[in-house]
Order: sequence, then structure tokens, then C-alpha cells
Amino acid sequence: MGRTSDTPKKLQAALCELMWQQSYGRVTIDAICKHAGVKKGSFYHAYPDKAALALEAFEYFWRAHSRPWMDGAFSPSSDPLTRLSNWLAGRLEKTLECKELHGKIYGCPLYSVGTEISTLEPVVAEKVTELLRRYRRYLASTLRDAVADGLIKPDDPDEVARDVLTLVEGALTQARISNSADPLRRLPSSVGRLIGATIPEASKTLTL
Amino acid sequence: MGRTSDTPKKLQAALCELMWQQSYGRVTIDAICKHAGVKKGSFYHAYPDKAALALEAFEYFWRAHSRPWMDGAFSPSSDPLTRLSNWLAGRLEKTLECKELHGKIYGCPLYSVGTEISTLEPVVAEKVTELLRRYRRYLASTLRDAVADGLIKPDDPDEVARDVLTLVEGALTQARISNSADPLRRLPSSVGRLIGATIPEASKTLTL
DNA sequence: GATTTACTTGACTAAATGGTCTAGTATGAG
DNA sequence: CTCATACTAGACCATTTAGTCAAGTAAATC
Repeated sequence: MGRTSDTPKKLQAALCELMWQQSYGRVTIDAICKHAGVKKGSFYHAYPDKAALALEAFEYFWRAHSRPWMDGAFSPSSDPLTRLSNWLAGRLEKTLECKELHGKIYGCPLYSVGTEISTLEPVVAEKVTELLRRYRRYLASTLRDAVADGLIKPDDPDEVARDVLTLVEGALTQARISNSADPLRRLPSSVGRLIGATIPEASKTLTL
Repeated sequence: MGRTSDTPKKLQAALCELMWQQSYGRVTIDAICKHAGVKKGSFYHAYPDKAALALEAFEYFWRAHSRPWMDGAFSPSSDPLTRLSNWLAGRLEKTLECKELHGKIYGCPLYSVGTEISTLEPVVAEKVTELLRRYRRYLASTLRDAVADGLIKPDDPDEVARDVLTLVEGALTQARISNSADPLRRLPSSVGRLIGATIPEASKTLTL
């Protein structure tokens, strides 16, 4: 009974984009509504406050962007090291596209927004931590495959996966701060150093 | 002529601490003034706005905290790998102290504030980038020494220094988001993996 | 000690912002 | 078709916030 609505989805997408480009704190409720094409009354009908929306916005971000993209890049149909190459090359490419479009590098919302709200909204920070864990699984699985294929030494793959993710997220953050893609360009060789292997050159034709 | 004043210094220290614990955007001018024990008129006499103060606050942070501490940890009187060990152990120790005191891990203000303001205050972001460069110098110099001492392989020390800093800053960010010191505990072995050496156990008695 | 000038004070303004409320509207179920 | 109900609209209010200003105060220099 009653009507249905895609207002929540619109709000999630709006907050997602705005807090990624600016910051969580800088995005006002009015701005979210305006960007989503939704009136304030509808906002407060859907969510009690910004934090509640943020919680779902991160899940939306995962469902709509991260997961599909990660599933493609980390498809077991590629060699383990090629998966890593795909992943890194893809992030660089997307970053460059974005810079072309907006003149600014935004990095990864998990880290940028996560740091900002960690003292303010612990619940949202926990969600971010969970999403980071999901990312890590792709890496751990890939590294296990690499060990199985004899491509890297059998260090603890879970430990190394953590390091790789930390390094990549760190580089994305660096890229945002300095508004330069250079930290990302260095990643293949850096990650290679970390796992003790050579990450293959990215195939230019890859589209994901 | 006229009177002198330590208002700027008080404001720098206040913003430094507040934006580190919370975030740049969340800290209001009133809060800074209150925390510094300074009235608003004095604030605007000293600085045109928050960004101008932030610029000097970061320099204050460097002068008063980072530099003295880094100079101690990276003293060439220690072995290169011991310097790294000192550095990592010290950050962990400070982090744990802070958590004991405030119940929260704050990470590194360069990354946390840097990400937040990068789209808003490019000038401040540039200052952050410069400070990160200063950090990197300690690492590059240490790695060069390590190569000279035959402790690590002669990879490009500047490149590796970048990676080490990125990894450490990434771990600090992770620690802040998850409010856990675990990412920092893993650092010695992670950094060791990255540079291809074993970082020695930290000497517990070290005070810096 | 006089004087000049840098600094301090705190009340004031205007704008932005989070949040509320009531009247109205569309739509799914019977 | 109609009715119950989830949703929408947007004016409205109370606070918070950045920034101003004019009058007052302290100290460095002569």
C-alpha cells in the first residue's frame, strides 16, 4: 500500500558522489537534496540524518561500482599477476579520466571519507572497515593463487594482501592530496616489490 | 612599537590538535578560539581565515613535533635498519599512549586533513605535500645508508622511500579508521618485506 | 613618562544549516 | 473505483557560524 519511491537510491548516489569529490562534512543536506533532485521533506522521510544515509551510500557504492568492477578485474580467468595488473591499471585509467573531466583527482572515498568521519560517526567508520575487508579478499585470493602457481614465495597471503591494499590506498590518498597521478603510476613496480614478483605490463586493450 | 603577542602560536597549536582529533571542516573558528583561550577579534587580527591559520599550523606541527622527533629517530648514530625500527616503534608507542588517553587513534594529520582539504584549499594541500616530502628525505637518506652498508639491495632508494612512506601513512590511516593499532604492529615486517631486509626488534628502552 | 601602535574585547550582523510540520499527492491493494 | 498509506512539497523555525567593528588596553620606543 502507498506509493513506492527511488528517493533513497537517488540520495545514496548523490551523497556518494559529493562526499567523494568534496568531503563528508562539507556536504550539506540541502546540497544532497539538490544534487539528487529531491526535496528536504523527502530526505527526512527516508533518513533520520546524514550518517544514516552515509551508511547506505557506502553499501550502494559497493554494489553499484566497486563490486562489479572488482569482479571483472579479479576474474580467475586471468593469471594472478595479470589480475593485479588489471586492477592497478584500471584505477589509474579511471583516475586519469576523472582528472580529464573534473581537473581533480579524488582518490578513494573509503580512505578519504573514512578518516574524516572515524571520530565523528563510528558506525559509518565500521562500515568502511568492512568494505576494506571485502577489497582485501580479492587480493588474498589472488595471492594464494599466485603462490599455488609458483609465481611468488609462500609468504602468508593474508598478511601480504593487507600490505598491498594499504600501499594502494595510501597511493590513492597521496594522489588526491597532491592532485597527481604519479603515485599510481609507480604502483605496479611497488606492489611487485612487495610481493616479490614482477607485475606484468597492462594490456592497453583491457576494458572493464 | 605596539605590544607583542603569542596569539598566533596559541591558535596554531589549537587548530593543530583539534583538526587532528576531529577534522578540518568540523573545527569552527569559535572552537579554535575557545581551545586557544583567545577571543574572536584576536583571531581575525592574526589571520584572515581558517585556511591561512591552517597553513601556519602545519608548519608549527612540523617545527614543534615532527622534526624534533624525526631527528631523534633517524639519527645517523644508529644503524639504518635500527632507525626504521625506532621510527615505527615510536609511532606505535605514541599511538598507544594516545589511545590510552583519549580512547581513539587519530593517525597522521597530514593524510587525514590533507585528503579532506585537497579539493577545498589547494594551497594547504600543497603545504601538506611539502611536509610529506620532508618525511621522505629521512627515509631516502636511511635507505641510501642501508645500501652503502650492504644491508639491502641497491634498488633506487628514492623510489623505495616513497613506497615505505606510502605504506606507513596508509597504515596510520587504516589505524584511524578502524580505531585499532594492529595495522601499525604489522609495519616492521611489512616494511621489511618492501625493502628486502629484516627490521630489527625495537629496543624497549628507547625514549625519543 | 608620553606616545604610538599593535593587540584585545565582546557584542553585533547576516547567512547558512539542520531539522520540523502540515497540507497535499500518487499509487498499490482490495 | 476507492481507500489507506507511503511519499512529496516547501514554507518555517531555531541554531550555529563566519566575519565585522568600535572602543579599550598594554607594551615597545623615544
